[in-house]
Amino acid sequence: MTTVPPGTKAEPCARIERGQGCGVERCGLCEARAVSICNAIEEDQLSELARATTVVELAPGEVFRNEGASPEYLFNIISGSVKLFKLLADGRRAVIGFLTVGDFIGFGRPDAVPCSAEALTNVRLCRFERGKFRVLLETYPKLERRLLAVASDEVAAGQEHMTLLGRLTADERVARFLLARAEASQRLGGSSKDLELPMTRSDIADYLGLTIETVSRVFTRLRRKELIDYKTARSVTLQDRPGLLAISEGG
Amino acid sequence: MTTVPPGTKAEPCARIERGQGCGVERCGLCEARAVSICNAIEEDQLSELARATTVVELAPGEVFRNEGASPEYLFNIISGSVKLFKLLADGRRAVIGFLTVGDFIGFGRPDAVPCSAEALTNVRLCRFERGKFRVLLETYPKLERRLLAVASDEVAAGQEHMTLLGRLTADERVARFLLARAEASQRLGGSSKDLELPMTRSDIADYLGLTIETVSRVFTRLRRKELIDYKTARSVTLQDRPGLLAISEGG
DNA sequence: CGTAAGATTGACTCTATTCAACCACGGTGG
DNA sequence: CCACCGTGGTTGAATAGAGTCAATCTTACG
Repeated sequence: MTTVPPGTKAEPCARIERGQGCGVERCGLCEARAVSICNAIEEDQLSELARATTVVELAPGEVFRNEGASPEYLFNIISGSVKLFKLLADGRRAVIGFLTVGDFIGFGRPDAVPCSAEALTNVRLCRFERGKFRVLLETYPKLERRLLAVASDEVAAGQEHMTLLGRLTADERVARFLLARAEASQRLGGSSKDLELPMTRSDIADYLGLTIETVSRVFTRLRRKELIDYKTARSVTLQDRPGLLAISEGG
Repeated sequence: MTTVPPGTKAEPCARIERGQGCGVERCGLCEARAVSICNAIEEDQLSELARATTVVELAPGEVFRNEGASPEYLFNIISGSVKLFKLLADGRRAVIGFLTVGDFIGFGRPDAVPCSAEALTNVRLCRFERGKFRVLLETYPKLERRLLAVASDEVAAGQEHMTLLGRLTADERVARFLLARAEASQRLGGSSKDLELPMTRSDIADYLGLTIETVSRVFTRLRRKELIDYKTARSVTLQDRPGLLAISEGG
């Protein structure tokens, strides 16, 4: 089991910021607009949206949201990848999910952030101050509706993951993980065969409820069976999708 | 591992129904009103709410919502207990959660119900037809805001449970389960020491990602250590809360 | 009272973990 | 340029925690 020595990676946060003054066009030109909740807001009201946001840039490893803290900010990911995680008192870690372009960070109880967030790659975030975000929600019912739909989706995704953690074998978990990655990649216009994994084996292990060693062993087993292939650990090719699917379903 | 033979318990559903005609007062007198999302709707508009709902009564074991089906109805629990679960192709089961008075059933993707729902006890449900519910949401922004808060909470609770499933030992899981039950009982005005468990050991096992045998062994171990006590399997007394808490945290 | 479903307990097995060694790669600095 | 180091990844051997199989007990109920 990977354990994290207490007091690691609590880096300051928020290296570079671009002010709000970039004009009305910023949100209209946003690379993430097509896939983010912001597209619930009409073109002609984007200036108001832009005024409520700040763009933040992060380097890999930066933690920008801390479990237990008061939720001052909400975020939309403009580019890059992020992981959400929880730490136990003794250092055990659970990775809750991996997020990318268009994903929203901000659900949870109103009093405390449910899990920490860390940049896996260089990341650009669109940051909302909580109060301003609330005003936006009240002003744009469409945005609220959209957000409810996203939260509702997330509930379902969470239930799916609980099933994986509670009832699947290591092989099944890894196979599902790879297939889910492929789907996510495809959804963003990427390849559904060649995957770039922005996370380490340790992240994957903590996400799947396994150890690094087990994840590694399953990867090599899948490679030996020629279901996948890879030269570096981070870029994997899915060679036999049906085979992976079979394994993911307990074949 | 408990496995479910395919085609079990797919009982018809919805035994008794009370029509919509019970008048304006029904929602005002509802036992669950204080703790359900309906309290986002003002007193003087309850008649409209009542017109959108049907009360349904179920016996233990009845499945009233099926994973994968189209979500025709949404529910609020008026009384009784319900479990949500998912089945794998080979019969493995994951119990996603246990719900009671005031809880809302209806999150998920718009196209398919994320998990099945079964009555654990006699249950009274308040049923919303999907279309009518949507109209309600559009009519009462407060209701929508409330629902977003509930969904957001549920996301956080799900993350908590993922951590349990991914990273806790059997003892920790059971201890946490009992403490969570105690809290839930207290929240509804019940005892936080004497618990009535509406679910079987098998349900608990599928909820905690364990087997019946392991759950049973942990229960007896906790009893031998005098952290809990019980005469029947279904009614447990928490004798040493701090002790349980210590175990739940890896003590 | 007899039956069936649920719960407990024991003996054994096995999957995934732990512990440990080793390898590969990328960046740094002499 | 290359040696060095650290991080991340792989692999092997031994271990343990939970699972499986099976027998027995308990309880609820017709």
